[in-house]
This record gives sequence, structure tokens and C-alpha cells, in this order.
Amino acid sequence: MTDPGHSPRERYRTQVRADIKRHAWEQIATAGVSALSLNAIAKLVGMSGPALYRYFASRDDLITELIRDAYRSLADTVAAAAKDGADLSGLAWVIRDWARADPQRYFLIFGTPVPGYHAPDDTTAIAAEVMAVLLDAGELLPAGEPATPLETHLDAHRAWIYDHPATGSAIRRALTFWTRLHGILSLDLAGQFANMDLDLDLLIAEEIDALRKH
Amino acid sequence: MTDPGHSPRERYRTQVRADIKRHAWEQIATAGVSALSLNAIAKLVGMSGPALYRYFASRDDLITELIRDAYRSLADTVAAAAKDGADLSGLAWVIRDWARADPQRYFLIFGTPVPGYHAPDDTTAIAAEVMAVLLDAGELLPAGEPATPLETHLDAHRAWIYDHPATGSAIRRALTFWTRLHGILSLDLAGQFANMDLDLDLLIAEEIDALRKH
DNA sequence: AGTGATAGTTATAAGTTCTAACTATCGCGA
DNA sequence: TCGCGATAGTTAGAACTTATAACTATCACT
Repeated sequence: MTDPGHSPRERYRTQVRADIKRHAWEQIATAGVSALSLNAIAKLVGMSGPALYRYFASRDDLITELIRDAYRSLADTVAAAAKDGADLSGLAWVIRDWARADPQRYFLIFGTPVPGYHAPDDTTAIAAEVMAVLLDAGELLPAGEPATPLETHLDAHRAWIYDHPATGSAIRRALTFWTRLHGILSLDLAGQFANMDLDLDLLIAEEIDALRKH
Repeated sequence: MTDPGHSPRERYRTQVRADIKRHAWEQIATAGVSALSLNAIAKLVGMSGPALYRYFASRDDLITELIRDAYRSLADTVAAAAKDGADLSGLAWVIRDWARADPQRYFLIFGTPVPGYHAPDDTTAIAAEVMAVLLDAGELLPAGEPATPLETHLDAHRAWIYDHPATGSAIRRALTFWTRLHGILSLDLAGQFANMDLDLDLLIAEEIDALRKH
């Protein structure tokens, strides 16, 4: 048989792939994904241009893998926080920190979409992991008296949360947590709050706190 | 004197510039800003490659002008709605429609930032126009009893709204209107709600409605 | 030790932005 | 109406990019 999984060739290959990705992340962090150059990366890892195509079929292929890793990193971070007992507030701070650690990584997932590009299916599965954590956190809060129209709607269209038993109220809170936090984070990371001297944590805190009350 | 402003040369020049921008917008709408090719545009308007540099100093220069136009379009749209008496809800629908009309135009302003790129100063002035409208709309709502910590903070750090006399409560509502709506719109336009069968208008309505109550 | 898969090489094609150098055209003033 | 100067366009080319083709060296396993 060839390569049971840990042959020298295989180990070398995964090491070089990791090296390539490491340099790719550095480029993305400092100049954005549009400035990512396969040629430049190849030279940085010590090989010449086309050799890199032995490891990634194309530029899009490499970026897709980076997107996958970014999703994985976010899901793991959120899951770890949940395991440590974080509520919605705690999750908000964890996600804020994760986004700030590498804004371009955040935008790789949630930023400007490229028309025609479709994220691989497994990334939506990872996104569902994150959503499940948010749904769990949302369920810990008491639901309001009469369900709102949105809650009724979400309760009826629940296919995307798979078999999670969350109530309409919990789904609404999880969804709203997501949209509110993303709104704040993406505008902040994009520099739209520059020169506003805004206390972002105060804004996040009050927005998430409002979710607790409604 | 030369060119009082309406010489034949000048008129031809502005017409060609508009032509170039028109094709640029088409490219951006269908393939995103990263796929914008000066060469392709030049051929579409009937000139060969480098001739386009008579009209725009560089690719970045053209994009910057498109960003400026996008800001201008948004500000005009919002201002027109306000003149027609739109409240925060009405403004939300107008902005939603404006974003949907050309998602890539929306992302050109609010999408993934390019590290190192600084928007020209006049765009922040246009953004202030939009903010002024939101502040006006926020002032029409009654303020809650004790000001929240965020409202107190915003009241103290009000340099960015220039001389607008809005209260801390109004600033908070305008800011929150912006972050909430952007969170929803950007995730939707980016396709993050795909296959969720989500009634976006219901989500927007409840989020903006919650602002009225707090 | 030999051999076949793998990893690297260089050359090349077809793009891109953008500069340089040159030419043709257009419009204004005399 | 003629001429001249500013403007608009051209082609050539430099320095990049992604990506493929063809070839060679290396490495690990039988």
C-alpha cells in the first residue's frame, strides 16, 4: 500500500501546505485578500512560482481553504467559550476579541461577497455549529408573553437550525444577537467609526443587554 | 482664457468620463470591484488601454470616484426620503431598497476595507449628511427616563456630529439604527441568510420598532 | 539497487496596471 | 481662414499576475 497517512512524503506535504497558509494569512492580515500573491508566497516558502500549484490547485482553492480554516477557528473559539459557561454577553466579548485579533480574517467570512463565488458546503455546516451555540444561549432567557410576528415566523421556518429544539423566541434572540453584533463589529473593523471616539464595548454591552430584556 | 467650463473639449471629456464610470459600475455589479479591469473598460468605451489614463490617473483613482458617487447617491436618497417626511422606519426601507438595487455598490462603501486605503475626506462629510438625517429622525422619539451609560458617553463625545443639537438619546438611536440595519443588510446581501427562508422585512421591522420603544 | 511517484525546475501564454514616446486631432486666437 | 498649442489618442514595453506544459531531480518503497 502507499501512504497509510503518515509517510514521510505525506508529513512533508502537510508541513509545506501549512507553511504556505501561514504566509498567506500574513499577507491577508497586512494587505487584504485582494493583495494575496501566489508568486510572492512561493518565494517566501523557498520555492519558485508554479511549484506552489503542487499544493493548491489555484488561488481560489487556497482562499477557499483559508475561509474554511477561519470558520473552523471561529466555531472552536465560540464552542470553547460556551463550554466555559459563557452567556450571550460572554459570547459577544469572545467574538469581538476573535474579530479584532485579525480583522481581515473576519471579513474573509463576513465581508464583501464575490459574485458567483459559493462557499463550500462544509462551511455552512460549521456555521450551523456556531448558530447552535447561540441558540443554546438564547434559550436560557425567558420568552416574552405573546410571541412576536418574527418569532412566529422563525418558529415556522426552522429548517436551517436543523433539529435544534429552540423556541421562536430563542431563535429570534440568536439571530438578532448575530445581526447586531456583526453590524457593530464590521463597521468598527472597517474604520467607519474612526475619529468618533466611540466606546465600542459600551455599545455592544447595551445592545446585547437589550436582548436580555426583550 | 481657456475653458470657462463649457467648452466642447470639456463637454466631451465629462461625457467620456461618465461613459467609463457607467461601464465600471456594470463590471462591479456583475463581478465585484476586484474584477474591475481598466483594459476591458477602455475597449468597451472604444479606446485602447492606456488612453483611459487621460481620464483617471489610476485604478484606485477611478474606484475612489465611484465610492464618492456611491456615497452621494446614498445621501441624496436618504435626504429625499427625509424631505418626504420619512421616520426611522421609512428611512430603513429606503436604505434597504437602495442597498438591494446594487449590493456591490453598498459593499463598496460598507464592505471589506482595504488595509492602508483611506477614503477621501469629502466622503466623511457626505456620511455626516446621512448621519444628520438619522439624528433628526432620532430626535422625534421621546427619550427614556434616566440616560443610559452609552447615552451619557455619546452626549460627551459628540464632536463627530458637528453642531447637531441631538440629545444623547437621539445619538444613541441614530447610531443603533445604523449598526442594526447594516448588520441585517450586509449579512443578507452577502448571502449569509441563503436557504434560511427568512422574512427580512419582518426582522428589520422588529429591530427598528424596538428602537422606538427604547 | 532500481523504479515509479512526487517535487521541483524553467519556459511560456495570456492577462493585469501603468509609463514613455510619439502622432493625430481639435478648437481657439490672430 | 490659417496656424499653433493643448488635448486625445496611438503603440511599445516594463513589471507584475495566474496558470499550464514540459522536463528534471529527488525521494521512498519494493
